Amino acid sequence: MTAANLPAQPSRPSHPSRLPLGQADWIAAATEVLAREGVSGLRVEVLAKRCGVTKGSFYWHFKDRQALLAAVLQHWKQGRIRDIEKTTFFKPGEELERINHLIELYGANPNRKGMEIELAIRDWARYDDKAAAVVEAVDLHRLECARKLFVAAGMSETEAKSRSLLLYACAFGLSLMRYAPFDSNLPQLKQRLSERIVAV
Amino acid sequence: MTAANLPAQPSRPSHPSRLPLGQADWIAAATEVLAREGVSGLRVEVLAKRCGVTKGSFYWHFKDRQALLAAVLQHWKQGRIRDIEKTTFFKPGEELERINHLIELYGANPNRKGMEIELAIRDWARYDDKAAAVVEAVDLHRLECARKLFVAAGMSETEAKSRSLLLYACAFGLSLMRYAPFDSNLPQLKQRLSERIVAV
DNA sequence: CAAGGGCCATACTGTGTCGTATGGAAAATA
DNA sequence: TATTTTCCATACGACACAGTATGGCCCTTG
Repeated sequence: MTAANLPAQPSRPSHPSRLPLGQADWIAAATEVLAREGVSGLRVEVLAKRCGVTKGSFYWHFKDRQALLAAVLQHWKQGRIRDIEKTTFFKPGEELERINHLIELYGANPNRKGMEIELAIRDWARYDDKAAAVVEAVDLHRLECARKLFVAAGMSETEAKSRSLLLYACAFGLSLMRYAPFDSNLPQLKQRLSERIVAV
Repeated sequence: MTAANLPAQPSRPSHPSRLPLGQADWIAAATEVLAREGVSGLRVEVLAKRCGVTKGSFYWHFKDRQALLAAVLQHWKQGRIRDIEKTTFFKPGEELERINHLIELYGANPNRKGMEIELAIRDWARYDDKAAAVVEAVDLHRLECARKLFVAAGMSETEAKSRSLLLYACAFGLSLMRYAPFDSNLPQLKQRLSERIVAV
């Protein structure tokens, strides 16, 4: 409970042989485990071993396991909101370009890591109200930002709303499926989906 | 290991006060728990208590916990395949009607239970190869059946493929999101999505 | 140099769970 | 009726994990 706040990373000392951990390190490690094993795999002792320390360290930084989970949720929420605002920022004239970039973002493999976290948290939200609330907030923010993009691109309000929802639903749904053997030309298939979302 | 096979439900005896359980009963109960708590919540002793018996019963019917999980997977797989073939069966002329019925199926609330199981198993598949294989098989079967429907409705092969994938991706994605506060007229929103999937 | 606080290790309690071993009651079979 | 089979209870050992208590090392500050 004496733990410092998040923003002020308390000035690392020089060399305790292995540099000490801050809340941020624990959250980062926890997020990785979350992505690979889900919430149920996020256990204190396992996480501690992964950080090269013991539980003693953990319970100095966090009150209990729930505190870590809450911190992970908050960190993810803020990260996603920052991210979506950066991604959907546009200057007049480049709306369609931003939309296509947004679609590519979720269809590509590079941020497979981000999607794993996303799926783990959404599954978590099925059993936990706090996680559900965070997911709802993130969804709303994303949908609103996408809606503005579509509207700026010249679509009607209702049209923009349905397209936004379709975009994200499709992104998450695809990440949940195993459709690789369904078609031998996946890039073309994805291209078709993109057109279905943005085309008139 | 002395457990009987699945098909031959071994002729229930008359009255052991509380009628004895068969593998099918365990699988059914396990599937319910799976829907509500995920694979990690599927524990032997908890399940036994839920069935009104103790572990002793469980380990008579199943070798171990893994055997139950495997049985749940197989049961789900067969049920889904049977179901999709019934749902996508069509007589000439009623193709579009079947497609719309298929869309409604996943958009409606009635089979919320089925969707919960679906999501739990898909999350399970992210950490387990056997579950992933089952999901892949089910996905392939569904996509193929839907593709045939779209083709029969007069679409090209590539068009039918992309629409099929879009349909299921959208269905699962929506079930993963919390978009209720995004629009005050949800039925209209869903209607728009449906049109985006089937409309020319 | 002494005192205090930041960061962590160790040891311990308690609980939940898997799997096994074994015994027992009721039904089926002989 | 005697015996086997079916189905389940009880008891046990072995871990894994959450959380607490306590002590110790190192760095900082007075």
